[in-house]
Amino acid sequence: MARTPAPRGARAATLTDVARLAGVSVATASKALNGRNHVSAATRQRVAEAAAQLAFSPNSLARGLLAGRTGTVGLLTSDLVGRFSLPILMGAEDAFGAGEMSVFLCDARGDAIRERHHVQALLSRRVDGLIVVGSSTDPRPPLAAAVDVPVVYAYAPSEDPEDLSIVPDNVGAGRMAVEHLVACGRTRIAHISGDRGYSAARDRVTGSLAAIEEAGLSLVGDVAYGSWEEGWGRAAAGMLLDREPDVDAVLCGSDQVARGVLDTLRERGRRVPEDVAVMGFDDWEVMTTGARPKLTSVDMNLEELGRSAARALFEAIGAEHGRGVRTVQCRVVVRGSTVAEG
Amino acid sequence: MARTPAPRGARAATLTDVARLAGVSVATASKALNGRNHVSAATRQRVAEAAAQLAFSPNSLARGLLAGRTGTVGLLTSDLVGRFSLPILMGAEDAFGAGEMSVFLCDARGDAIRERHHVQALLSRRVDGLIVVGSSTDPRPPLAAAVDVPVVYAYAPSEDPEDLSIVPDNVGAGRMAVEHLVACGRTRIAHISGDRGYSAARDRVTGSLAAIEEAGLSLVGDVAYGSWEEGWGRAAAGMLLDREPDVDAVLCGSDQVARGVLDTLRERGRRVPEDVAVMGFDDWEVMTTGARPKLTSVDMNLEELGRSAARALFEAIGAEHGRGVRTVQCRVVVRGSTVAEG
DNA sequence: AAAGCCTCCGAAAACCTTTTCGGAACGCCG
DNA sequence: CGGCGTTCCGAAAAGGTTTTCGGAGGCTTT
Repeated sequence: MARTPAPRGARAATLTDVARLAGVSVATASKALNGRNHVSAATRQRVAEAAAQLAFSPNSLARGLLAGRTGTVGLLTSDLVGRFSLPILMGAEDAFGAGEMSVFLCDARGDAIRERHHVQALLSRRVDGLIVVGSSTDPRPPLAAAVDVPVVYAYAPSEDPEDLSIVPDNVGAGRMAVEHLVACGRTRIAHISGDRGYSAARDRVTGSLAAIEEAGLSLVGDVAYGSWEEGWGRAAAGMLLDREPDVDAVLCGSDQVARGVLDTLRERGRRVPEDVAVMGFDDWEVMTTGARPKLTSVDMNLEELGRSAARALFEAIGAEHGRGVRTVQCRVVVRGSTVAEG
Repeated sequence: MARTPAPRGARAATLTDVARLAGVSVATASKALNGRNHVSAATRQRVAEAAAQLAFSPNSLARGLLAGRTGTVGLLTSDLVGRFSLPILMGAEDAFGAGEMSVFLCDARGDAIRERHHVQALLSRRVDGLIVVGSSTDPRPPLAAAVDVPVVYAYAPSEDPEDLSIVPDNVGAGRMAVEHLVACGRTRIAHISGDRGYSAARDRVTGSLAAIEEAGLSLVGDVAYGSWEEGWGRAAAGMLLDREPDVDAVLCGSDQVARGVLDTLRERGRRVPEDVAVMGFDDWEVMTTGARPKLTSVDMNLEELGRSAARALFEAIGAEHGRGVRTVQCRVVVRGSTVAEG
């Protein structure tokens, strides 16, 4: 029963070795270890002991070669550096890892050539499916190569509506943010957004404007587009206070922008949340908890998005492929910047 | 020459198909595609065309089964959420991806059971090697299972000195930080560190104290240990200014702590860098560039650490295994918090 | 006692590629 | 014209596992 630790360089034990040690054929050994019928309990026991003794671990390559399925998937991301791929990747890894799937990770660095190269490599390894994670929510061209396995696009949808894409609900996020501010009793809401070039920024604006209208309010000032950085938040907040001194809530395009806005409000002597409520998007922990007061933010549930993508891919493997764009709900995480901390 | 896009569900073309189309045997087709000798130019051409027409992609499983090497490695991390695994993972992915290696990503979530399970799965897939990425620089127990492939520990060294570990040079980082401050003409340097429970914090202190002594100076006040958060930086800076008002440089245990210190300095009316220089560690982009002024920090070169780990593993595959702990140099990235911006 | 059924096990094929080795065709030299 | 070297190609084995199918033996039934 003692497992002999395989010495470095020693060939790993094969099923043949196990069968020989147990005094049976490889066929019987296979059936015994896989819980198949037509094996007596005694034999099964002997085989199990032999396998344990040899620290036998079945060769997945041989198994995959035979079965036509490898139990592997490719996770193709465009920028690992980015904050958004990571939680998605975690969720996917989580959903797969719980089962019997292993994940190949590839980073294309935003380069189409490299992406094609990686896809080729993954197909050559006979992955059962692919998840393509984008770096922004803007649609991306579908994979160039002819792929004969299911593909799910996550975060960035595919430009081809026939593909299956899973994306965060930025419009809903904008809506939920405003609804929270309204629920807090705010009526003079301004919106300092992020980089207009990103659909994430525009979609959040769309949702928030709709919710403001539905609440019978109107936006204070115009939507201020800029960048995603703290510096923009600081500058935009300064201009906002100059023009609209009676603002009582600022919705910010991202947590970083919100950090900048908080800085300026503090310097101008506005109390948060008493005088002005502030909200961000993304719920980036280091931004929200480091802020004074802690920042209320809309969490895009990216990890759940990754899990959804993994589940969708799982279903598509073997069964028929889903189509179209699906969105994942987001949620408001309330902290001290909108509701005074008890 | 036109590649027929493989329809969904269609069996991928095999070498046999290519050989049949080209009118040769599989052996010849294999040799032709792999650039082996003993194939005429005309035949090679015919085979190449047949392969292109069928969009043939050799089955890596079959190849790996035969060769005994799969061209895959396992990347085992303990917490993907953490900021430190990611750049390492990127570096490794980078170094491998350039070659013919593919990377299996596994996140053990800090759970030993899950880790063992993942190691088993990876071994069953016959990876050629493993990189184990820790979540802190504190030593970690070596892999439990008997592993017959090379293993390289990255970031967190293995407790077993016989293993090969690659870690950041935190002592050197502390030293370099102080040397930079001294070079900037600072003489009254304080150190607000991070969580004392982490060897990263203690090592940085060790290095900085040594450098201060070498410069003929002495530390202003005591080393202040606390946490890694902004709030700690704010609080500690307040106490520091109360007790040591003539301090002219604050070395901080992390960029987050430094952000907090900067906030307090600003509120107390100290100018940075004119009155007080501030430095952090880790060079976390969102922390350094969002700060006012931008934060000088020591970059631990984690991506390079990942690349080193990948290279070391690559060398260990096939050749003899290295041993012991190797460190990766860090570097100071100078920004406005220590040198006034032009 | 013969026939039939059930239980268990083993031989062999299949998956796909690479490599080795033997064989065939051809040109050249004696 | 025979022998030999060169060049090219194909048959076959190997790698490890799973599945199918046939067969052997034991037990029950008539």
